[in-house]
Amino acid sequence: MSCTQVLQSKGYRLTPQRVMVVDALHSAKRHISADEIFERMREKYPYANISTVYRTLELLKELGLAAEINIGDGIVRYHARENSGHHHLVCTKCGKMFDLSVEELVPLEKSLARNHGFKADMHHLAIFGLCSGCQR
Amino acid sequence: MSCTQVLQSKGYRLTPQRVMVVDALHSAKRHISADEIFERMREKYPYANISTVYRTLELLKELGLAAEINIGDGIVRYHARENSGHHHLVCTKCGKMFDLSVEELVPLEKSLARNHGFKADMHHLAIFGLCSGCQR
DNA sequence: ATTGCTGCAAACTGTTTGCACTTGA
DNA sequence: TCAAGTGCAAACAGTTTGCAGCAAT
Repeated sequence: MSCTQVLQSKGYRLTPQRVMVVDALHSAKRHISADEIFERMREKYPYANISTVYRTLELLKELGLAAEINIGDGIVRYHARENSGHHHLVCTKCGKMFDLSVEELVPLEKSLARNHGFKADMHHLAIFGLCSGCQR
Repeated sequence: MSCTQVLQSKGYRLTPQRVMVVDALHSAKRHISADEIFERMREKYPYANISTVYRTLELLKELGLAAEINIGDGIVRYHARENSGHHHLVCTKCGKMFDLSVEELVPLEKSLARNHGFKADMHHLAIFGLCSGCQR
């Protein structure tokens, strides 16, 4: 079931604005900020307002359709949750982000459960460090 | 060498304000927000200003004496870096934070280096999920 | 005596909110 | 039709900045 279908099936109205936010979110290869979504939206519909973007993102988060990642640069970014089977390696020097598969975190997840009884929800993880290029 | 000694040895002035920020940072059991530091500072010195807190934290970060962690609740928290040999498990239900030792992350660190050539700097890590109490 | 640091006030950024109008179902 | 959703403007919180005066070295 697509993102927009979920909205509709739960009784939320499928407004053009919401569709545009969902589209922007999905068309973004990786993560995208509220402002970037807003920009894309305005290209199609100049009267768009950023508060609508925030309200829609809030809704999508509640429904589990979107997730946010915060790498601490003051910009919260969002991504669609279906293809959220990855995490981020953030280079503190060049700022580049790399994907990290979920599988690679399974051992850690298990050890957290075993040692702490903690059920980790690995959906927002960002690990900081130096990428191979910046290590020289 | 203590935090204040490092400041002095690098030619930075050891002002009472800076000492108070450093003290607050060290006296905090775990992580502390700029605002909390400011509050503690004002108890001793009511004329303190929060911009000084931010400027001092910025300096301490640059010198590697402090690190910030951002769990995405809109509040950036800081901690002294010497005793930063731990990470955080953040319960998304009750909000409690638990410490996680560095050792537990060594396997992951190694696999990131091996598979991605990424030199992870595990100083700011926060892992979200449900604590044992909230899993029922 | 310098010049780095502070306090103040004002600006700035990202986000949220109240309200009247609009529109999807 | 009519509640849900939008646009607008204003409020908000956390943070940053320019500048004049102060104080650590």
